[in-house]
Amino acid sequence: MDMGERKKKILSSVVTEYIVSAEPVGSRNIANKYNLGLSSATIRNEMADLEDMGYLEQPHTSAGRVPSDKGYRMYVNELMNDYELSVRDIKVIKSMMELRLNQLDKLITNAAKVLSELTNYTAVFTAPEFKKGAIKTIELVPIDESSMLIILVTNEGIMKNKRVMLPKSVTPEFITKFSNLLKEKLSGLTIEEISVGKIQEIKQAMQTNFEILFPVLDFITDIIDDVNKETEVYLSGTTNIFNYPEYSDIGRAREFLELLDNKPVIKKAISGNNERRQGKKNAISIKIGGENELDALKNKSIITADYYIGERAVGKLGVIGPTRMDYAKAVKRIERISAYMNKILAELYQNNKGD
Amino acid sequence: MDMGERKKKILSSVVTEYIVSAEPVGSRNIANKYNLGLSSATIRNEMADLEDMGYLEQPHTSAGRVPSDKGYRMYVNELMNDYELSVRDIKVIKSMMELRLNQLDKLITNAAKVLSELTNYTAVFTAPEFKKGAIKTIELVPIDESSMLIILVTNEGIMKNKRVMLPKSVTPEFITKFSNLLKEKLSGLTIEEISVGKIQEIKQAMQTNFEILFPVLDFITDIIDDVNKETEVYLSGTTNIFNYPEYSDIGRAREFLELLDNKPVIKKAISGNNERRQGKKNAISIKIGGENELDALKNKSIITADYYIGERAVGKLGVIGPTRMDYAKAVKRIERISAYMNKILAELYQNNKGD
DNA sequence: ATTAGCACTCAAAAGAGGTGAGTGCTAACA
DNA sequence: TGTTAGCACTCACCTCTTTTGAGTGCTAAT
Repeated sequence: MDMGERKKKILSSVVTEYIVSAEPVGSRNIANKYNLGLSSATIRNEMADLEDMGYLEQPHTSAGRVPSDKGYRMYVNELMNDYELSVRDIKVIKSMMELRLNQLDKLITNAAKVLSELTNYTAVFTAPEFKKGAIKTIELVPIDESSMLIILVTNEGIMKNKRVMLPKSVTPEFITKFSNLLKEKLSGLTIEEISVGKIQEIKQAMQTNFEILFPVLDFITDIIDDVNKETEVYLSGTTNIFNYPEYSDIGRAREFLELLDNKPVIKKAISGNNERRQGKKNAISIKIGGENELDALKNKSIITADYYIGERAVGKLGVIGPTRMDYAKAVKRIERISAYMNKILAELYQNNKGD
Repeated sequence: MDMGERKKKILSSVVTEYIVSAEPVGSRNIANKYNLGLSSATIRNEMADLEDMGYLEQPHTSAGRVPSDKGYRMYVNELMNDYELSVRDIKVIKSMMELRLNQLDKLITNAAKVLSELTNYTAVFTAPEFKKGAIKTIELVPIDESSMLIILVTNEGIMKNKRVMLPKSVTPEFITKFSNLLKEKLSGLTIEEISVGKIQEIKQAMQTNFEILFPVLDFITDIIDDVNKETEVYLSGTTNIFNYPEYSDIGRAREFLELLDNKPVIKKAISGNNERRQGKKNAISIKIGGENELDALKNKSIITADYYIGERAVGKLGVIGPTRMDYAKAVKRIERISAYMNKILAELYQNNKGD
């Protein structure tokens, strides 16, 4: 059995209807609301075919039909219409741009808030992946007798810093000297590229106070392990799920919220790719229900996009919601917000590029 | 009618029973489980008295009784026994100490996690209130052509930093000069004490490039407004509420989780005091149901303690949960964890004290 | 003053129709 | 041959009723 134009139209109607109603869709309903020029009986027959083909499912015999993951996939790939952003959407996203937040975490927090408010789903953002950026500057600043601040800046202009305790008391002069040594030895490398050999080399070059290397190494390890760092994942609108009937069951709501609490898992869940325009810039990845690896996500969909600093995709943003998601709207909003993110980040950091 | 020993025993039994069962407590139940040497009929009479006096409430005529806020208050003030921390409690808390986290946010995140896991309630921590600490050092470090890092350290050793964009390009030498000027003018003041006059004074002392003052002022404003900063409140165990039958209703669960999402409100909610040992160090504050100002908290209880750096109470930690809370256990665990926090913070920062 | 006993209350669980949206199938029709 | 009207059938869900049982208040006896 093949998928004629008519079946496509009916499938599209069922998905569209189900996305707004959240109720199994019946043939009569489609016949009345969508002017397909067909009687309910014909639609009934076609829907039976669509069920056989795996695009629709029936919760029980006397209920209407619900799209399957395969049905949503077909809808997303071939059937859905482009959504035109509303004036309000455009305005809200634009005003986010105008806040001119020049702190990365604030920028992300704010963008996530905007995305979750516009879509009514849970927005997920990852912070720029720091470890793949080449080191431009490394700076050590004494804070007090027992601690100093390590500051790292990449070529892309992203900065990270951490206060570390000094293993023993050293003079500010020594710290400056050490700082210069690090800068000389590590500039141009990415964090990931720093090898044991490199560390040995630095150690050789130092005459004394090797201990001061340990907190620096700790910091580097910290950055490499950032998958496990809670601060690397930003969520907004976690309670939005309560707006959807699929989560009116307390068990499901709990499951979802506990999932969201587990940042490393979330990070993993959104880092895979499933792109329509594979590899291209501004590609959107959509994972529907069972297409997700994780069991807890088998009944959820995730839409993500990359955001860029220069040519490098440094982080992800997107939404998590029920498979019954308004894919068309969500995609457009994510596209627009990621475009703005790129623009803002370019303005903030681009001037550092390539030097 | 006054509150005899017998009434107290019965009230205590009802509260104890209700804390574990979450079901309205009947007279027969008490007569059987608690060896008070009284028949259910007698207990029934006493419970009727306790209801008249406002310590107990009846959901409906044919149900058992439930403690009122006043009942819990009496229990907390006079009736409850000291809970002895279990070996596991002590071990878990101790192992938290042994992690030697020397980054404040990590320390707090971890302590919150421990508290929420031990109590099974939602743990709330506030970051140390920075604006009341006297400035010890202020440092400006150039990051790249268009930005610099402002680093502030208080007498207590707490540090904050922020990357700010330079309004116009300035030389590193100028930044150093400006840095020294700020240090000279602002040392010893608390953030709150920095006045417009002071700013004018700094401006007078500068010959050029006044614009560089603006990002510094932004930073200071940021710190003063920290009530509104999401990062200043740490939560852990937000999904713990799903363990309690009072939140098996989706509406209530939602209400609670939306409340927790609103950090400024949470901060306000825990910052009031209601202490048993007013003003004394290590005092525990307990707010039961209606004793809370906020409507959303009228059916919840909050237990908090202060934590200290030196002599100053810099932040709060505690739990939020249903009024049917195991007060005795929660109090002990909070006490122990705050004691550890104090110890760790003393070791980390105390050496800065007073210089 | 305490308690056994009993009538009474009422939420919650269990059962019993009834309703209606929706289906699949058949036979008639264009 | 594809489409549709018609009809019997299914089944979740709603409502109404009944049953159950934990718990109470009151009274009379100890």
